[in-house]
Amino acid sequence: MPENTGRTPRKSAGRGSYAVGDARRQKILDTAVDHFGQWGFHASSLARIAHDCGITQGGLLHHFRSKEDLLLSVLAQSEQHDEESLFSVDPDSYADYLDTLVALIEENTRRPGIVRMFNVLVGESGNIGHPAHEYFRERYARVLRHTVALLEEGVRRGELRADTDCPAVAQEHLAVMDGLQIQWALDPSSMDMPARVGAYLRRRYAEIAAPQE
Amino acid sequence: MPENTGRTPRKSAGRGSYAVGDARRQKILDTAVDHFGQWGFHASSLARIAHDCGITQGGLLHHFRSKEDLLLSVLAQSEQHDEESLFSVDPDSYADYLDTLVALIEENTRRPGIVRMFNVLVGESGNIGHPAHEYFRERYARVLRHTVALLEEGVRRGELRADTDCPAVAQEHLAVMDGLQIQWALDPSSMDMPARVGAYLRRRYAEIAAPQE
DNA sequence: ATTATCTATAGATCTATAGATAATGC
DNA sequence: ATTATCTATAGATCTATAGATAATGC
Repeated sequence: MPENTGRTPRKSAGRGSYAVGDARRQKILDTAVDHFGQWGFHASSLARIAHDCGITQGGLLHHFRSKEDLLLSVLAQSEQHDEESLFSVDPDSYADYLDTLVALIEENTRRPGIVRMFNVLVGESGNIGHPAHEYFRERYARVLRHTVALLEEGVRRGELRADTDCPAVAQEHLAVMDGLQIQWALDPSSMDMPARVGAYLRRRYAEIAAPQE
Repeated sequence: MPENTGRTPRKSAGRGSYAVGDARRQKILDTAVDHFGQWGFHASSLARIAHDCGITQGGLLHHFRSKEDLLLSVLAQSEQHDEESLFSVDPDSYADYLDTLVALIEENTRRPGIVRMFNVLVGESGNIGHPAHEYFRERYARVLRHTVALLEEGVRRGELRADTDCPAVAQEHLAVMDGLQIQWALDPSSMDMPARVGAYLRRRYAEIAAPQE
């Protein structure tokens, strides 16, 4: 249920929002995910998104002041989702964290629209000047920092080898997940994605796990 | 030097093309790479591409009969390039092939435009109905088949372990390369991409190499 | 003579603004 | 009274076609 995220154009001292408006905003966000995933940001059309929500383009722009505002709102909401599933948990061991990652990939197989949107937007936003360029740069930096922190904790507690190259491992994890999601989006039948990710992570873990004494 | 690739709209019994036309076609293809990489297919504009080539949109459409034709021509040319660097070599060992892969990544760091274009288009083309959907499906399938074939050869000749899961290794290779290129495009300074890919491939090779006797 | 390029244009879009009308809920 | 939604519109695009003019090279 989306509370006011601070992005919707609302007078500072207003009454808030009506139930019907909240529902509509959520519907717009969900529809926008599909459109951004299909067309990318630039080629998505507010009029077509609005049409798929059963309102006019003018009606849509009441809830989001511009196309860029809509994009950033979509990303903020998905951010919140991942924040909860990934960052909030404080795993007892790095091995536990890997289970969280596999669970996320597992969940992603049930929402191909989100996966496609990220595949498209992360590619587009490689360009300086793209409205989500900074967002993705920061998101990737944040995810990497978090993974590195967990790895370093593992090293400190003796779970992982002292010579673990934590930044390299973190970048590789992320790369494998992104890369497999690209292949999966192109041809879902070509792979059991959670199994592949899980196998990779477990093997990689065995390599950096401190030797048993 | 692009010979007639069969895509340019030319009468069947024509004279061929003039030198100035061939040069222009190449200029258009190069410019299109940058535009598709920045805007994706749908949001790229023939008028803007033409402008960057110093001709009008009408002039561009003399060389490529439609926007989709231009996209497929760009992809066909890049295909030809990769074909030569990857598929033509018949390595003596799987280890040698890995050097070829690292060399390709190394080359890609010198052509960020191409990398961005692939990042964007492969994301977009996850959608059925995208003009390059079939192209990328087939390209990925072909690359994977080729890698699997080389792996299986390695197994047969005793270079690699008999229990190697060749399709899984191939998909993982491709995923790591795609995923790192995404991170690199977002922030080139964050990583020495060829080194990362090389380190991954060498480590992975050690895992599947047949034990020395 | 053929290829290369231009101009002009039809017909569809696109975003964002302005102002009117309808629905909601204090 | 406030929020939600609509209609109308300005001003910029977009692709592809048609037909004219200019450059190339047998």
